[in-house]
Amino acid sequence: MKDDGEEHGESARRGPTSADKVLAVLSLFSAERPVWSPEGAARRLRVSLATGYRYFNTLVAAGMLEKLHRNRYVLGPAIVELDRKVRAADPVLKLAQPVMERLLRRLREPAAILLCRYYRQKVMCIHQETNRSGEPVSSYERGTLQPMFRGATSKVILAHLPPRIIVNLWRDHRREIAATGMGPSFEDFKAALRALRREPVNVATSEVDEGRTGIAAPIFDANGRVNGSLSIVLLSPPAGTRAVARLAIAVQAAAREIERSRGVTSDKGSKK
Amino acid sequence: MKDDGEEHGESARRGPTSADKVLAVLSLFSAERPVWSPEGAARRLRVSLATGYRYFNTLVAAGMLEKLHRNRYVLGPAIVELDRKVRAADPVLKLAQPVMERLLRRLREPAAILLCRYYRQKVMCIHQETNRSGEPVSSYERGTLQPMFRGATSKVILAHLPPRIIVNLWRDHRREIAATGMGPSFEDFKAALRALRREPVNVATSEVDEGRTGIAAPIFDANGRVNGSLSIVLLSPPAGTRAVARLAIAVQAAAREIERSRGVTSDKGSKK
DNA sequence: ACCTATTTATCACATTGTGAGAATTAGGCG
DNA sequence: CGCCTAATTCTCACAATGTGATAAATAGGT
Repeated sequence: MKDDGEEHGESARRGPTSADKVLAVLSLFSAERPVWSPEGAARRLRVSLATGYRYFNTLVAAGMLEKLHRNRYVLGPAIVELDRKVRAADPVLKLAQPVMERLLRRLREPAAILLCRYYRQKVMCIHQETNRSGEPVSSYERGTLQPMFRGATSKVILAHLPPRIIVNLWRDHRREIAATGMGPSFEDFKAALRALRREPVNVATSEVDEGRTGIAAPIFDANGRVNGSLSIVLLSPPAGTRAVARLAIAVQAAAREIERSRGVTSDKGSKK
Repeated sequence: MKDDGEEHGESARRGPTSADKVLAVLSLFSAERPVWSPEGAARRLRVSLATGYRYFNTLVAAGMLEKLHRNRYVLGPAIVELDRKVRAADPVLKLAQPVMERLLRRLREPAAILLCRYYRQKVMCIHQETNRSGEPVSSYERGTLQPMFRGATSKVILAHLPPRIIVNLWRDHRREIAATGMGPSFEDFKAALRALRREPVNVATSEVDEGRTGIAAPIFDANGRVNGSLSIVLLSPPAGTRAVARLAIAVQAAAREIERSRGVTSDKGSKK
């Protein structure tokens, strides 16, 4: 499977490589099931018990897994270390963070600012800033995924995705798309996207967290492709149309600011 | 190499496995060199160019790498997703975070609270809370490593590490230990550790960040082993001995609080 | 539409990953 | 303190697959 839902799986003459299966162990771990044993993983991956132990040992050696107890392994500290490197290397994050802080400081009401991006037919949160430390304003924190068709943050990205990906999304999520009202046919879907594209921001309520309202603007890269989105999430419904309009202008301005400062550290730089 | 500096490498009859080398690609990426090409990695890992491409492809397929451009790959979104799972699954973090927030709220001065743990002969920051959003109080953020012998946060953990690990540390870092004044001999080192252990907290200045003072207390697990440390980092030198004493009591209390609430979600729970 | 650097495919060979089972270790419980 | 069983490693033989060298194809930039 490629980075989006390409390749229906036609000419795959060779099976998954050994390293593929070792890496597949990592994706067994989830919030619901954060602890695995070599035995359980071996059964799940259809390999022998001995191989299960071998996989776990190489992952432990790499720090990607950690032995908690006898038969209990969890995701390891190497992941924490790697994520630090991801943060340090992410140019968009580096540019966006101060902008997000400034935007948040202008808001009086309880709110969160989100920076998100496309990833494998979903949208992932890259960073969240909030002005409420106690109760979380949004559950949509770094590393969390949301479906492509729910929430302002997702939809504003969806609207600007390149046609190739749109086709794949339609192919793989027809049912879900229809359920969210973007029409039963591909033409309806494209029309819905065109409509979304006409608005500079997207506003949606209770699509990610109950009672929360998201106001999202797209962020484009130097080539005019969507890079992600910037959103304001409000704890309580906004006072009125004027309040929403004010916030919509603010997110847009912030998104433009991120785009503007982009040029400096852009990837189009030195080629060799 | 095991999880600390064990195994001098004596009976390793088999070389590194394929998956080992694929995972080794990830550790090439660093803050100084966050972008790699299959060619560069292949040269570095002493494999052919074709194999370099193969490794990169399996890592991209797993989302652990992402193709930025033609010849430029960076660490990928799967790492961000995995780190989210690590955070969600970490019982210590879950217990500590509210305690850290409460502790921070009691402080008037610019400060940060750190939660750290032992990892491969170093100490890694797991979480930081700070009351200064603009300028960072401490550079020691999540995923960052510090040497075992510098900083209050590290030393308070070092003091309580099990003998086996202490021996390995001495074996692998004799030079560095001597440089930090913990004596030229192993006996001196052990004496220094005993002295550290006598104090309930450790205080150190300018050992991690210039001008910052750290005040750290150990956190023990249900079996009495060091699990990590909790630290207050002050932006400016503390007013006087009384101020330090007050803060020392506060971190200790917070550490005890984390230990107390531990019982509920401890790993000693349900066995099968 | 070119042109070159990048990336994939081909293929033959040997390395090594694999499963089954034996041997060992380690932890919990009496 | 030492058993006892589950967990983990070891051994080994075999075939699968990872590998390098080279050719073919692809994709970006000009």
